[in-house]
Amino acid sequence: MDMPVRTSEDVDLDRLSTALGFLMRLAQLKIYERFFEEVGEHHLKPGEFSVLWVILHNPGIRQSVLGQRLMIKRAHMTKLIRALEDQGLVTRQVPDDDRRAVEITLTPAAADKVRQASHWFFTYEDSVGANLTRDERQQLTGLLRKFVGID
Amino acid sequence: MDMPVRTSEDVDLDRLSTALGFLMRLAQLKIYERFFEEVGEHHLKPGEFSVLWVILHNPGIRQSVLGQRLMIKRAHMTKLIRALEDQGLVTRQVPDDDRRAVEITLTPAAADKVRQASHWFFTYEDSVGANLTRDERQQLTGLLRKFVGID
DNA sequence: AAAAATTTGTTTACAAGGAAACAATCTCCA
DNA sequence: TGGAGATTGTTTCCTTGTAAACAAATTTTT
Repeated sequence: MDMPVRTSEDVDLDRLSTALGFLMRLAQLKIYERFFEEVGEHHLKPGEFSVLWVILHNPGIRQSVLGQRLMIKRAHMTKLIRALEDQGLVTRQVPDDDRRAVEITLTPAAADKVRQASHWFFTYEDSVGANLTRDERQQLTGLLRKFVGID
Repeated sequence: MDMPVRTSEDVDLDRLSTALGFLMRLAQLKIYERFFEEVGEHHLKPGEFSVLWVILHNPGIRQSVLGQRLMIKRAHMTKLIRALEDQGLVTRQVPDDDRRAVEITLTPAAADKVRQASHWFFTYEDSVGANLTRDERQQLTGLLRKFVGID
């Protein structure tokens, strides 16, 4: 990896230590870092997985809708989908009722792959926040769901 | 901006909708998006600001320590510090007791600038999570602090 | 004290992601 | 009906951040 070992904890963050945006960024970085440590490169990356997972559960979803829900910009989505297409994981289809749009579907091979990947993906997700109590983890999940406006 | 307007909420996320890592990523993206909408480009970016803020409160802090606390990798820190140096905002000094290290200090001009910037920065930070109740926001902050291991 | 291993910062090459401009299509309304 | 304006996806260029290899300095081992 990269980070050194000698940890000096005596850094004064002042007001930053209670700033919600700052804490969220740190939390996210921590989650990603541990993800790559534990799950490694052998599998799908988190971004790729979430895209494929959502396509699996919403066959024929349009790029724009996918991007809105996962907060992926259109320019970036184009690249992601092309990469997945090049790997033979998704199929693009222009619908008749709106020939600007593109509908995405998983190939059968990809569906299998995603279901397999979901095993270790959600195993990891379940391990996130293990330094919190069961109740705290539950609370945090609920608060984040409200924060981002899911349900 | 970029995101389209027509929002289709009927996307099935299945288990993803309770996955902590996924929710955290979404939350972070939402915060960043709103940051750039509201605060705009006229001021410091959040990453730059946090670096300068921490240097202000820890004069002579070493790059490595700064990086550990803000979870910025060394390769990236080098670039950030050089950019700040080029803007005349920080000073680099190699200490006698360890000539590999670099100690960073703000220039007087930068100290002023950071104190000014802190006004709108923390105003924004205070507005994060406005769709939560006061108690929920408090809870979320506390849980995130425990999650990332601050205090 | 000398060799081996570690730490720190840097460089280089690359991946992830965003902004702006664009073409094609669709919608709305005068 | 026929523009005017909006939406969708794409392309190009740019910013942010990472990985790997490296040099210099320090620490550890023997």
